[in-house]
Amino acid sequence: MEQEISKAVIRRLPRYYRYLGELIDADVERISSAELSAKMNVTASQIRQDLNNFGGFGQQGYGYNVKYLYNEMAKILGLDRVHNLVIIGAGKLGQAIANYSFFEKRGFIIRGLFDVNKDYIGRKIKDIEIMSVDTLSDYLKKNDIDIAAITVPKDAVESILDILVDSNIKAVWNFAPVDIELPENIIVENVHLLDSLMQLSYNLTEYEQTV
Amino acid sequence: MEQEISKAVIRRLPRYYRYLGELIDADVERISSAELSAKMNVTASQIRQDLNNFGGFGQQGYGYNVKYLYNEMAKILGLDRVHNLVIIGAGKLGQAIANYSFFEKRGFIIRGLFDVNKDYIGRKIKDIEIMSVDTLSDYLKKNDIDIAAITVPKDAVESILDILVDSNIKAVWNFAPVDIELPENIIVENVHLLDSLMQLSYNLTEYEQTV
DNA sequence: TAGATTGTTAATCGATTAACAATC
DNA sequence: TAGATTGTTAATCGATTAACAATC
Repeated sequence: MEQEISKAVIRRLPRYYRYLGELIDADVERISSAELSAKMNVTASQIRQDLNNFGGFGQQGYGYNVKYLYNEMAKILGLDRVHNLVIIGAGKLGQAIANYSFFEKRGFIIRGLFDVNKDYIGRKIKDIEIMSVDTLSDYLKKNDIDIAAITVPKDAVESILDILVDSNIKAVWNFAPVDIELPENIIVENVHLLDSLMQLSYNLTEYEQTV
Repeated sequence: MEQEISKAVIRRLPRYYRYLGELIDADVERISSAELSAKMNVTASQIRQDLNNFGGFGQQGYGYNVKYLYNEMAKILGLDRVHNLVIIGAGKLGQAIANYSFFEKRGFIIRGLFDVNKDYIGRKIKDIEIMSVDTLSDYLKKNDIDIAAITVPKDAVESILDILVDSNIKAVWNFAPVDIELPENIIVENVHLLDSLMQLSYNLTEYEQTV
């Protein structure tokens, strides 16, 4: 369709959505790009450019209607429909994600947890059953799951990916500290916690050296 | 000192470090920017440019010594020393981080967990005591802590930040879904899980529309 | 209508890639 | 020495910011 949206823009979209949500909570009805730019610490120009990638949501002389823009952003982000998730790896991290009610509020519904550990299997986290990874392939074929969150140790990732590709998963939300290679029709989004911590460490070290 | 390193470069540093670690595990002694670029799916030119922000680590006609470069990267990232952490919020996410041995392996040592919930206080996660947030200020003043990980709900963040600023914390690793404002001498690194999931959702939606 | 603010084009700035002389 | 590959300068590409005509 129209031209490709850059990654830089996409990264900013959730942030716009978040601020718009806060404005709604604060009963703000309309906002100009200049006002929003002050709140978000970006330029008004960037806000207008970013939004105009997706359409003209504002009105000259008025600005943007907060509720309308919020809903439009939700559509752009695909939050106007339910996404079904499974979490693979029922360790502490997998459990933490399963417990985090924030995701469900935005339509990301966790349907199942999978693990190799026999002690876990059969137990429940918040009504979500922990199943054996041996049944994962079957499960994915019988249920309409969009996203697989991977919270298994590094060495277990490869075998899981084989199952996921074979089962035509649409997207992978990867928490393992590896870069995963998948056919290009499968969306991959990484959360590299150790990378994030290392960036923090870099900035800390940098800062201490300059003082 | 010398010129500012761009955020784009800093974001890539942990990835270089990760790949170099893998090369060491695979007993690779030396590597050229061209070979590394093939592995990492970036241009050789970018690798050389990135590294040369920090010094000339290679040798013409030879390439880079993997072990040497790995150690230099560790120094750049500040991984050649121990960082002491506390985690504020002993819920599932805080516990997951406390349990994740990966961080300790890289010198990020978790010294304490803090929570408001009386049921948690006194319990231990992997030898790490859960303490009352009421004692946080005192604890930070008596112990040499670099980094505070924040895994409390959104509404609890503000009051925690007050304590942290007052206690001269050096860095904050924020998991709460808010942008936090701190004096500029305090390093902030965010992990916005919901933002990450929304980006995934965007890409998923985008993809489905183009097919 | 006059004022405000968008949508959009043009200018600038920064990051990535290409090229190649230096050198191991 | 000849070949390989870096470090670095120059060229290109893309993203951000500025400016302003269109328009509510």
